[in-house]
Formats: sequence, C-alpha cells, structure tokens
Amino acid sequence: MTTAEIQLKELARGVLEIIDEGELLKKIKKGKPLIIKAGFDPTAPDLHLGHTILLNKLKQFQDFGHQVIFLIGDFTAKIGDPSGRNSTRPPLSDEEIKKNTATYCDQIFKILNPKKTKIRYNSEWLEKLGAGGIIDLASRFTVARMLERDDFKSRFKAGTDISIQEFYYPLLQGYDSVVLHADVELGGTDQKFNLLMGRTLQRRYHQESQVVLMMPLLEGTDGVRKMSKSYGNYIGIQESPKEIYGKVMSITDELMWRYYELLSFISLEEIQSLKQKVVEGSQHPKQVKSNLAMELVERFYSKKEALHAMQEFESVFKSKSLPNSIEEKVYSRGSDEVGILHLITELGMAASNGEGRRLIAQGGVKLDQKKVSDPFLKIKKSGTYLIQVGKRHFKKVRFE
RNA sequence: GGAGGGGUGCCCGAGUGGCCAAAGGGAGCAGACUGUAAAUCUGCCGGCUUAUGCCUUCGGUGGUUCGAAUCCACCCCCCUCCA
Repeated sequence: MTTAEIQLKELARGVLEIIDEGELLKKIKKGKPLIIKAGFDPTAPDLHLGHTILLNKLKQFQDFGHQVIFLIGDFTAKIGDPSGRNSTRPPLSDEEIKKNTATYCDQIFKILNPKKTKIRYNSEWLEKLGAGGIIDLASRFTVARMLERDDFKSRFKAGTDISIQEFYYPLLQGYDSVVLHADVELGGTDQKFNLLMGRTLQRRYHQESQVVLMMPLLEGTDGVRKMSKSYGNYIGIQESPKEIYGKVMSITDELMWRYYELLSFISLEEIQSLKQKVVEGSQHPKQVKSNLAMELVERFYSKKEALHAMQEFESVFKSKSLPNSIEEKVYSRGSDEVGILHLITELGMAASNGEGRRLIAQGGVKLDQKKVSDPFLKIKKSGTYLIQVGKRHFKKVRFE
C-alpha cells in the first residue's frame, strides 16, 4: 500500500459513504494539502457528542496536513432554515451569531487544532451575490433534479408545499463549495443531497468536484432519536466530567455498542472482540461501558479527571457513599427555621413544593444521611446540613 | 377560489356538555432490585404552606349553559382533496 492508500484507509474509517473514493485517492496522491469543508449552523452553540463524530474526522484530516475550513452558515441562518419544521426559526441577529460563533470556537478547539483551522462565514460571499448572482446560480440546476431529493420528492408527490426558497438552500450550500474550492466536504447522512449539490455546482463552474464524506448520525441517550439538545438526550462536551461519565453510564448496554463504534478511537476489531467477551461473560458490560465513559471524559478533559469521575461514580452508586465534592450553598444565619420543602425547592433540587412533597413521600429525600419522612420538617437556620435528593443529587447548606 | 379534516399537558395521542387536572404511550423523577444513572418491577408525574379545598391548563377572543376541552360566533395556524 502506498502512503496515500494508507491515508485513505484511515480517513474512511467510520464514514458511512464516500462519493467517490477513487477521486479522493487521486486528490490525496497529488500531495498537496486538500481543502476540507464542513458547514455549521450558528444556531445551536452547545456541541454534543453527535457533533464530535464530524469534528474527529476533521481532526484526522488536519493531522494528515490538510486545510480544514470551519464554515459558519451565518447567511443561511439569518434567513432561517425552512426545511422540515413547521415553525420558522426566528432569524438571528449579528450579535447573536458572533456570540454563538465564539462559543463554537471554545468548543471545537477541544478537538480541532486552532492553528490548522480556518473559520469562514458564508455571508462573506453570499451577501454580495445579489439578485443577478442568485439567478445565475439557479440557472445551473434544474427543477427536475431538485425534485429528486427525497423530502422534496415525497412532498411534491403528496402535494405539500415546497417553497421556492427551499431550493436555494442546497444551491447556496453548494455554492459555498465553489467559492472555497473545496476538495472534500463532510456532513451527516441527512445532508447527502446538499453535499452532492456541491459536486454538481463545482462542475458547472468548471472546477474539480469535491469528494463527499457522510458521517453517521448518533442516537441520543434515549437510543431512539438522534442526539439533539432540543430532545434533551444529549451529552454535551462542555459538561462536567462527572456528568459525561454518568450520562454515558446511563445508556443501555445495547446502545453502548453503537457509541463504541461511532465515538471510540479503539479499533473495530477490538470492539468486536469486546462484544464477544461480553456475550461469553468474560467481560462485564458495566466495565466495558465504564471504559468508554472514561475514554470520552479523557478526550475532553484528562486521564486524571476521567479516573476521578469513575471513582466518584463508584463510590456514590456502588458503595453508596458520598461524593468527594459537594456543592455548598451559604445562607445567612437566622434564629427562625426553614421548612425542608422550601429549602429543597430553593436549592433547585425540586421543581415545586408539590414535587418536593412527592419526593419525600417516596422516600427520596435525605437530610444528613437520614431519610426525611415529614414534609413539614423544620430546620434551624444555623450550622451545616447535607441534603440528598434521589441517588445522585447532593447539596450542602450552611447558615452563617 | 371551492370542499373537507384538525389544533389537547414536556412529546405523541384519546376524549365530543357534568364522574376531566383530562385515558394510553414515550420522556422525566423516585423506590426496590442490580452490574451502573443498564434491564426488570412498583409508584409519581400542572401549581398552591399539609387539603373529600382553591387556582391555572385543552390554538385565540367572546358567547350559550347551573356547568364547556367538549355547543355557538368570529379570528389565527396546520393538513387533505379539487381548481
């Protein structure tokens, strides 16, 4: 195998589909750094593990010496994405976009090398395009081909609305590739049509067409829907080591394998053998899951913190002892008393007094390690208390 | 432009005058168990200083009624078919 072939093989790992692999090899063989494009919406600045699949792939390209362009679709965001949803997103203001972009950068550089990453905004060129430019762009593609896209096709067939504006999304995204002279574009499988549009348009503009790499979509912690902040089934890369570790541990054993395949850096062969061992019973699924959780924490933090998160988890859940660090809230001392319900809602450990009462009724509240059974329990406003709700929420309260 | 269907709690979805704070499922939370915040089982799951009590909620605004998510009027939004 030539070095180019080795590189290709590495890059192909975990990719669901490459169009076209032969072309990619040719591009690599040229020996020049390739321009790798990946577009992001500046709408949701909380990156989660789902995003990291793409970022990791970008990182790999960087490591091979290629030029990564992190493209912020600010122009597109200002119009508001019409595809799918019935509620049109409110257009973002310039400040919001700036703020979101900054947040993005904080997060993506946990994975990407900032020195090897260029950040571009598509408003740079799309704003200047003008009506003439847009019509010229539109002339390079046909309605018939546009209607080949799955969702357009089905909607067209069903007689549902397709706004003309929606046709511009793939066009503009493809045009970005033309402007950037992208050699490779990365995206999720749901982006297939838009990614291919880049190829077509580049050819129409007499450029070599980009290679398209489609990454699989990651299911969220519920194992059903794709990971997304709005479904509340995500594991954010900015969350604490404890949270990341805990959330990974909370996925089902079955889903764990999917996470292994998509998120872990260990080889597919190793994963296969792990699976085998679990089936045989020589490896405990909990241990396997813990390893995965640690790998992920380590990636965003450090080995030390991963170990720490694991130990903490073990001590809290297995030995039922207290976590090492417990958040402490300080209130001013008083001669009167507070009700336990009041206190736990105040601390954010229950959403309402009603919920607090329920928690107590169900035996889920502990004060200084003792189960609270009286919802009207009063606490003196002096000294320090340890409050526990459920298995995993601890808080200290100090009155001084 | 015409004909019809629909908007229900975090989500999906039943409910067509009182028994409805509203079935069921999912998510979430708690408990038991365990190997973990897995799986399984059980319970909870609008708010209110304890409640056979009050308040808020079934697209919006008014109305009918002792009483409305349910009936009427108008409005907004979504969908299906025809043009």
